[in-house]
This record gives sequence, structure tokens and C-alpha cells, in this order.
Amino acid sequence: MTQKKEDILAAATTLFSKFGYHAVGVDLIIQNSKVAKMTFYKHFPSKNELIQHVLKKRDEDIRASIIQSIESSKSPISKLKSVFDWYGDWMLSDSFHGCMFIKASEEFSEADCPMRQISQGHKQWFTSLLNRLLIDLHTDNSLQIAKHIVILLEGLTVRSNMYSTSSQAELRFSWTCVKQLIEVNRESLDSSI
Amino acid sequence: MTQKKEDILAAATTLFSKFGYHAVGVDLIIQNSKVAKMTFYKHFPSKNELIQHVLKKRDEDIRASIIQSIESSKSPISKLKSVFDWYGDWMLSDSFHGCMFIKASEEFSEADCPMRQISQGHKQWFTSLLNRLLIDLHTDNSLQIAKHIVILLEGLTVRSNMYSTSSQAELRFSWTCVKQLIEVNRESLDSSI
DNA sequence: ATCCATGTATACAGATCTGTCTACACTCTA
DNA sequence: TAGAGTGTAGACAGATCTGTATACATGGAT
Repeated sequence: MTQKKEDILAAATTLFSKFGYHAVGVDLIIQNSKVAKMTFYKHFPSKNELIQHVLKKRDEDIRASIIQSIESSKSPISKLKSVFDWYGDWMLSDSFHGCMFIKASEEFSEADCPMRQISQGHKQWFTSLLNRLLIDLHTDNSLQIAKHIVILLEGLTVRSNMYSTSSQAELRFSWTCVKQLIEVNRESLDSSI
Repeated sequence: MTQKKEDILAAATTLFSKFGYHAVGVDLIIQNSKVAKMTFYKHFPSKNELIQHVLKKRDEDIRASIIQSIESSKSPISKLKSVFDWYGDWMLSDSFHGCMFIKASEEFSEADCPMRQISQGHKQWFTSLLNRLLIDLHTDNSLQIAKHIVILLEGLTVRSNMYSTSSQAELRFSWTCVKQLIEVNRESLDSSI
């Protein structure tokens, strides 16, 4: 990965995230990444492939970032909490303009297009991660609750973007709801100890 | 409202909902509504104003549809349940391609643009409706819980669109969670009866 | 019968978008 | 010093997009 290619990816990520995929043209990305047009097309054969690259890199980066966040916590419950904190920090950041995978799903409708597949893959990974944490917490219906948490966090993300506010209060309330949900679904084995 | 104008609005709604706002051109809308270009521009001075019209009409239609749904139920709790059922039916329908207000928020980033304002207004209305139902149920923290339900339903909507499935199981689970949440937050007055 | 509103068909201007082509500059290595 | 690799600047082709202009058809009301 050359420096130029990284510059292009960085500029594209920023612009797509803020304005959407269709609204941003190749010329604007070239202008913002301070690169010649031929350099752009040498690294990315088309805008479509650039979008896929951006989404793949975003997927990798977010996975790494979330994993780093939960690794700094020890107990499963504090790991789960740190996922919520990760979302809180993200929604507070200046660069926050919603989720790029949700945006891709809203803008690209073709059923099996790469953008949708990458987006689905990312959410699948996140759901599995939460599922494992819930299993560590000896929670019944772990997968169902994992999906429920993903749905909550996606709702919060969409809301933060729609109102241009970080929704910290709603995030905290969601966390208390999730804690209760886990408590109610503790495995009988666990409560008998 | 002439027939032609309705045709244009109907075609635009279908196309924007499925493919997004930027991806759909005026020519395609004209073609699908079987109208001449000049007729289009006589009714709508620009694509931008058409989008606003589409969103405003969508707002009115959904308000009417949800109100009709809950009016067929009597008790506050069954009214709330019928809101969830409304979402279930919607997500099952062939024409479902996600929420047009969420899509607008993802595609239009300018802070105070009309599309965002209309979208925010719609969600505000929905939140107030749920809040009133929760107050009728003598629920504490009614506004907080109303917001929580909106977040859940938006998360479900986004998920259904991303995976092209209706997420009925997740919707049912969310409903059980919401029922529990309401139960836990019953006003002390109520539980003492 | 005539007027007028409404709609049609289509060409057109001008902007913008994707992607290609050419000609040139810089740097590193043999 | 010559050549290869990489990048730059910008013109260009061709498609598409928004919005306008022109000329014509239709159909109901006076």
C-alpha cells in the first residue's frame, strides 16, 4: 500500500461517510487526496471498486478498534460495556456522520452487490462477537440478545446521525436495558450457585 | 392535486424508496409516471422540491396509516402492540426497501436542509405518539422509553433492509423486551391498586 | 366555433460524471 | 548518463443529468 493509495482511501472514506456514495464524484476525491487522476485510476480501476475497498478497510479498522477496546477490559460484562462506550465515543467524534455500512445498504439496492455483502459480513462479525461475550456471561438466548443489542446500537447510530446529536442519554438508557435483559436471562445453573 | 401530479409522486416514491434519492434521475421518474417532461416541471420546479413533496406526503400517509392501526385497538397496550404489528406488516410487504426518512438523513448531510427537517419532524411525531400511549399505560420515564422504542424500531427497519429479510423474529423479541420494560416501569400508584 | 388550460414529444443547452489519453517531470538505480 | 518506474497536469470523449424551449394535440367551456 503506497502513500498515495492511502491518501485516496482516506479522502474517499471521509467524503463518502459525510455525503454518501452517489453524491461524491471521483473528481472531488482526487482533489481532496491531492493526487492526479491517472494515479487514482492506476490504484482503483473504477469508482465502484474504490467503494468496495473503502468498505473493506472500514470493516478491518472497526474490527481492530472494537477488539482493542474490549481487550482493555477483563470481565465479560465490562467488555460488553466497553462496546457501548466505543459507540458513545464514536458518536461524539467530529467525524461521525453515521454508519458507512448502513449508508451503503440504503444506497445500493441490488441484492447481491459487493457493498451489501461486505456490510452484512461486518454486522455478522459484530453479532458473533456480542454472542460470544453473552455466552461468557452464561446468558440464555445469547444469539437473540446479541441481535437485539446490534439492533439497538444501529438504531442509536441512525438516530445520532439524523438529529446530529450524539444521543449519549439514549445510549446510557439502552445500556441499563441491556443489563436488565442479561440479568433476566441468566442461566438457571448460574442463579443456583 | 391532479392525476398526473399523483402519478409523478407515486413513481418518485417507489423509485426513491428502492434506489435512493441521488441514484434516481428525473428522466426515470418521468418515464415511470408516463408523463411529459414539461408536465413534470409544471408541477415540481426542481428535483429537490419533488423530494421534499415526496417526504411530506410520506409523512402524512404514514401518520394516517399508523393512527388507523391503533384506533382499531382499544386498550393502550394493544394500541402499542398494533404499532409493532404495523411495522411487521410493513417490513413483510414487497414494496419495503427501508425507511425513506432514514435514507434521506443518510444521503443529505446539510444540517438544516428541508429533507432532514421533515425526517426529524416525522420521528418527533412518532415519539410523541408512543409517549402518549405510555402515559396512558401509567409508565414512568415515558419519554425515555418512547425514544427507546423508536430506536428499536429504526434498528429493526435498517436491519430488515440490509439483510432483505423481514426480521419478524427480532421484532417479536423486541416486543417482549418492551413489554417487560413497561412492566418494570409501572408507576408505584398503579402497582398498589 | 373559438379560447384556453393542460398535456405531449422532442430537441437542446449547459453542467457534471466516469474513465482514457497524451505529454511531461522527478527519482532511483544500473 | 541512460532507462525504468511513478506521479502530475490537464485535455478529451462520451454518457448522463437537470432544466428550458418550441411546436403541436386535445378537450371542455363559453
